[in-house]
Amino acid sequence: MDNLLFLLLRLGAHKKFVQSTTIEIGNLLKMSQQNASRKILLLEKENLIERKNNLIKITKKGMELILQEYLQLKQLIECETLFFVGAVVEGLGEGKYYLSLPGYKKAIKDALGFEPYPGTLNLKLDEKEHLKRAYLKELDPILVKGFSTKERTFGDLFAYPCVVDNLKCAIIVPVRTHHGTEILEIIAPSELKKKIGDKVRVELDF
Amino acid sequence: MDNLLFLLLRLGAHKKFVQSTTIEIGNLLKMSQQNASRKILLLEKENLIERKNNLIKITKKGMELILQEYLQLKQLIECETLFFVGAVVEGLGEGKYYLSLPGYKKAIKDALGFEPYPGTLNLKLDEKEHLKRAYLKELDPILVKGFSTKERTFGDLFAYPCVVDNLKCAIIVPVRTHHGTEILEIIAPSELKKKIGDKVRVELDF
DNA sequence: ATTACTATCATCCGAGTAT
DNA sequence: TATACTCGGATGATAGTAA
Repeated sequence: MDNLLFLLLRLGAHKKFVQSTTIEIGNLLKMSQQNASRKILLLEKENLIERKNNLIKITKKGMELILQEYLQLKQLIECETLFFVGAVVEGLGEGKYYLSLPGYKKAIKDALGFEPYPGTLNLKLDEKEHLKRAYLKELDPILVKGFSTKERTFGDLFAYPCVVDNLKCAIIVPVRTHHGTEILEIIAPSELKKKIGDKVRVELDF
Repeated sequence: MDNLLFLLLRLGAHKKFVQSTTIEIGNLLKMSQQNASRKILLLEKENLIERKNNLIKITKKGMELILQEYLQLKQLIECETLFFVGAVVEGLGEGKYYLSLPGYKKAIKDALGFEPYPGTLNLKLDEKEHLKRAYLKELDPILVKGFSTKERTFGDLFAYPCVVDNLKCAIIVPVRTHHGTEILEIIAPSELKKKIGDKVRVELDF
């Protein structure tokens, strides 16, 4: 938004005519008196402010402009953080196996900054949450590099940082996954299962 | 606010890297491709946005800038007082030590009008509140003068008056602090910990 | 295709000053 | 005192074009 209009708002010029000299305004906006004067004239010409013996007030049109920007910001910023709610389910121990491999351990540490507890939390999403899962694709994943041994190749993983029980964790999805499952796999810096109930809320962290 | 930064916000660049060419951005902002390119470079140089193979994302610093403006607007337009929500955490007893020193006791009494209870309330901000913290910098702090003993020097403090549990308290930040922590230290005229739960709402008072 | 450099033109800003 | 004019220099935007 225009700096001067914003300043006038802070001076309360949306509620009443305020008194301020062009020198003061110039100082507040770090510009010369002359330029402040010029900018005031410009806003006045656009009917965004009105003046009455050197008192200034923001007009209805000016407030509409401000409100318009404010409401856009509000929508963009206050939108609820994305979260999933689901129930803890028993996995097949696969997660435990993968996370015990030094290759993944190191790759996760490098990518996410924490050493994963050897065991994933498997979360079965509530019915209502299924559609939300698609939203993961909209986010930027962090790439956890895979690795190879003589026997086989372990593929790359996508990691989506999230918060569970106030712990910074991550949702893990193999890059080469074919079916969007309703089960989310979560890795954490420490054991989660014992500390939380069987209904878990996962806040996405971006 | 800067038009380009606002546009990027609308494109969702606060959540993820977004793809947009300089021609598109130029069209949206009604300026030439060349100028759009130039403005992007400027924002990048200020660390307000980051780029990765022509994808653009708003940085933490950029979001703080946006939040700062948004919170000011919110407060002015909705007349809502600014507040932080967080959880009480145990400190290291440092606060207790400092507040037991007659030098700080007197300086706080002089600056804020109350004798502090010897012990700070340490508040860990909720995840969603982290960015809000930047807003403290926008407020006018009250200066609590430091002092010296033979052994060492105790530095100045910034105090931000606030209200917790209907008590006039203050958020304390050492002037020479290097890292914006997500923990707020609060001093109060009387013991707070026992009276409140572990979720606390701190209303800024200005 | 894209980004971004250079040169030129336009707009903005500050100093001096009239009112 | 105050606001706001003119004018020269600084900053910003566009067109052409290289990479």
